[in-house]
Amino acid sequence: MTNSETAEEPPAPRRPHGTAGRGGKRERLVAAARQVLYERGVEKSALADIAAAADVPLGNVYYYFKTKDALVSAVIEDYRQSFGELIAQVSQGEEPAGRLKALLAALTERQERLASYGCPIGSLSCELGKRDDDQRAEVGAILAGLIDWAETQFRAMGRDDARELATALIAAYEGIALLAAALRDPGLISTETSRLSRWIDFLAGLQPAGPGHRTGR
Amino acid sequence: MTNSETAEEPPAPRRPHGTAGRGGKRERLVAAARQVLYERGVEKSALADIAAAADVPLGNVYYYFKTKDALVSAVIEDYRQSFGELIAQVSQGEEPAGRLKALLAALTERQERLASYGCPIGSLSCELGKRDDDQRAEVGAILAGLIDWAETQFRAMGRDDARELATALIAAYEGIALLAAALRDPGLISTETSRLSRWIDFLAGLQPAGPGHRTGR
DNA sequence: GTCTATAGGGTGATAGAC
DNA sequence: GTCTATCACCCTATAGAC
Repeated sequence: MTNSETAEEPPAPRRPHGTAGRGGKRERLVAAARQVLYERGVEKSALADIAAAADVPLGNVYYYFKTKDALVSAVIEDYRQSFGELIAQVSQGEEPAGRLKALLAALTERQERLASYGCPIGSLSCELGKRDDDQRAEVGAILAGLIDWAETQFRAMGRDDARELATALIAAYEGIALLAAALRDPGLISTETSRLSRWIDFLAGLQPAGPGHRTGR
Repeated sequence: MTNSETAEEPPAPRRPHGTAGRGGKRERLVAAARQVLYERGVEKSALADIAAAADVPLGNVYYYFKTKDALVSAVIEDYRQSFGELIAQVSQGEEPAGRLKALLAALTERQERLASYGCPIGSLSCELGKRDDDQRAEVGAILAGLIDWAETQFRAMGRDDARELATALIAAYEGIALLAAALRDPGLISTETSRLSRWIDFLAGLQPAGPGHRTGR
């Protein structure tokens, strides 16, 4: 492993270009694409922009990705992995209610970016959702995975309506991210996540207050 | 029966092309643009598509709208008006809780289209939200108007946290529309609007559900 | 494998005939 | 006012040199 993090390129990448070759051009492209697509939208982002952001010559992109769609798919896959890690992280909490609140807390940390560009998955879904192809389904699968995870937590809390609650929770998050971006108001995120946390506590039976009440414990 | 519905054009439109001239080309363009933009997205819709849908020659579009952005702005204005009418309609209810539920019911009626293309305003906001110009603000203003209206209703219900609840309600709607479109599942809409209706009833104190709640701070 | 140059297709916008 | 023809540009994708 004689690796450097920057522009080192051993002559024999040797791996099928699915994963990590040392030049790391593929990774740089995916990372750059992820950011550019997030900030500018899929349709408005040109491959030239992404290539420039990744410091890779334009024509070289096509060595790693057959089409622009293939690059977008790689970004979606990257998100899938990131969300998997996020879920794994917040799942370390012992109690289901705590896990759900940990997820909300993780999202609150990103409120500034959420209020500028919306939820990465949500906006991707919004753009690709108009189509009816594999990519839409891939993005949908990430959201479905999130709902499934939340459902498991609510189920562990003894709720029979776990699926409904899980859907409502993820919808609330996607919706507030959309509103915060539309109104350029990061404060909406923290207000709503705070309200949702109280709601979760209420559902868990830890609080004697109804949903929406501002009472402390 | 001298009139036909199709290509009739009285020779003297006479009105400044802001409103309804009989040829109605401007109106047809806005209506067609509204539909095409909704179903295909702003960036993927070509002016040629819109012109064809409106049965107007491409070059003629520029007589009515200086740029594509101007046409998009006209569509946003059209939405603003439509939402105003929707609000006026559901505001006929006598009680605030009933009005809020009437809004939810109106949205549920559209669940099929919502599950195919998302919320018209939400997806517009999502696409334009990445920019930071006037159009984003215009779309945001529509959403803000919706929140304001809902806030008024919650306030009339005696809620001190009316603003927070109103934001949560609109976020829930936008979020569930996004999820329904992402997962192509219209059923999510009715399940969630039903849950939200129960929530509104609960907040209104019409239902004995939930543990002891207080009526405000 | 890497990169340059360019082809090929499509889009927004304009000029000018009717 | 209405519409056709066309320009000028940008973007994806490829061909082929190194």
